[in-house]
Amino acid sequence: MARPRQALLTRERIVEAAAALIDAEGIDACSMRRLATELGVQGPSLYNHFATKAEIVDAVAEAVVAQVDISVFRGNDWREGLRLWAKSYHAVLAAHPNVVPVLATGPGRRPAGLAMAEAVYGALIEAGWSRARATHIGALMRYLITGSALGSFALGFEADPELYDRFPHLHRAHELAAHRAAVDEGAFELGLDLLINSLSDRYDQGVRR
Amino acid sequence: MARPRQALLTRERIVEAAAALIDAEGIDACSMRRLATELGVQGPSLYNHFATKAEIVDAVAEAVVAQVDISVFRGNDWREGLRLWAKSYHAVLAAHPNVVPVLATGPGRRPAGLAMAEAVYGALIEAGWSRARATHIGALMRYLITGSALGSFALGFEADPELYDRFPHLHRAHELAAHRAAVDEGAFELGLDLLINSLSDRYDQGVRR
DNA sequence: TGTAAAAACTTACGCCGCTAGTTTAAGCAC
DNA sequence: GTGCTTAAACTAGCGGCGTAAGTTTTTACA
Repeated sequence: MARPRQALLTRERIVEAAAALIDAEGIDACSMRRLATELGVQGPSLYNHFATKAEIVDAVAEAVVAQVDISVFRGNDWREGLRLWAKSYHAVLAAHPNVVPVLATGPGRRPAGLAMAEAVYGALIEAGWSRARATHIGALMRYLITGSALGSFALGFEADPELYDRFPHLHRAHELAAHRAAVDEGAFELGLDLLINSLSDRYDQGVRR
Repeated sequence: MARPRQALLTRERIVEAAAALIDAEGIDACSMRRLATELGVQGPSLYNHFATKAEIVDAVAEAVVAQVDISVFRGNDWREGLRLWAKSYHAVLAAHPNVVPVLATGPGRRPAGLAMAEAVYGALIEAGWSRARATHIGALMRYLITGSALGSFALGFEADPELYDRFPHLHRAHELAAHRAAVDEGAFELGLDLLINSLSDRYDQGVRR
């Protein structure tokens, strides 16, 4: 086939298909040839629209980050803004777990990532936190959010009970896998509460750097 | 070459070389053929000692985790134990950043990972925390430690200042890259302080579940 | 001493990301 | 309308990947 009368591909269609494929089968399944097949096209045709595979994956990550609600910083106290943003971010990552490893390696230099950093950092600065502390708090929230989304803590324990003979406290660890979501959710909520409450205490005591 | 009089490879030598290669050039550089070359051997020979590449990488991860000091839970208050363990874990990951993505996806079902889980969970249980809370606290610490080791928050911002025109609060963000280590360290320390102090407060108030 | 296992080898399969060059259609200048 | 440039698909192929299969030689043990 030569150039078709109507273009078969667009950047949007490619990113959509890539996102769907990654969500459904993970990042390893998203090869150029496979993705192209999914789009009814031959592999190298994708290079007419993206220079590298990394660019496609980046665009998928960008689309995910763009779903996070950063409007919550407007009209809310910094505490409430931070809490609502973190919950939104957490929910978005929970909905796209296979994309998390991509996001975890950097805030991204694309618009949505920068807009998010601006919103978080700006809210903290305007609340009166020092620049250094605002940076730390932003980084810290990211650790909690991506950390909890990345490796399900519970899932690491296999269902083989005899494995835990040498570890008396872990003798019921294999049951964790069944409650995976609840455990991860509980740990995230606990972390969010602890961090925001103790930051709030410091703030109220006037310690803002 | 057929079977040599003296075996060229051992599992230890392979894991050592793999760890060195991953530390030096990252996980992508550690292909079977490249690793074999590094050991003066042909690629498939490695399969006489490990069934898959994943097993080799797992063994490297195991060796890294084994460096974490879990003896600190003995003879220390749970708070101090948690703090010292977290610092040791953090230091080990900081020394092997290229291994972190492997660790981040699960606590590992290998002995060192299990022993670590046992030590952390056991210390919390023996201090009187409920099973559910002990699990949450352990997961939470993991989020902080691996999260801070994974993506340097600071490094994500590129050195191109004009990129930040639209984001007034980020106009100095590109300077972060230079202080990367300090920023990540500061955020980690802040998180550790906040989490342990507020857990300690709850504990002292009798809230242990 | 004969045999089985171990540990290296070579060859090869089917993937991968990506490059190069080809073909045809679309869009625009004259 | 004709002709040129660009766009968007194609096919062919490169070097690298993880790994399977089968070969050769050495070692260890019955």
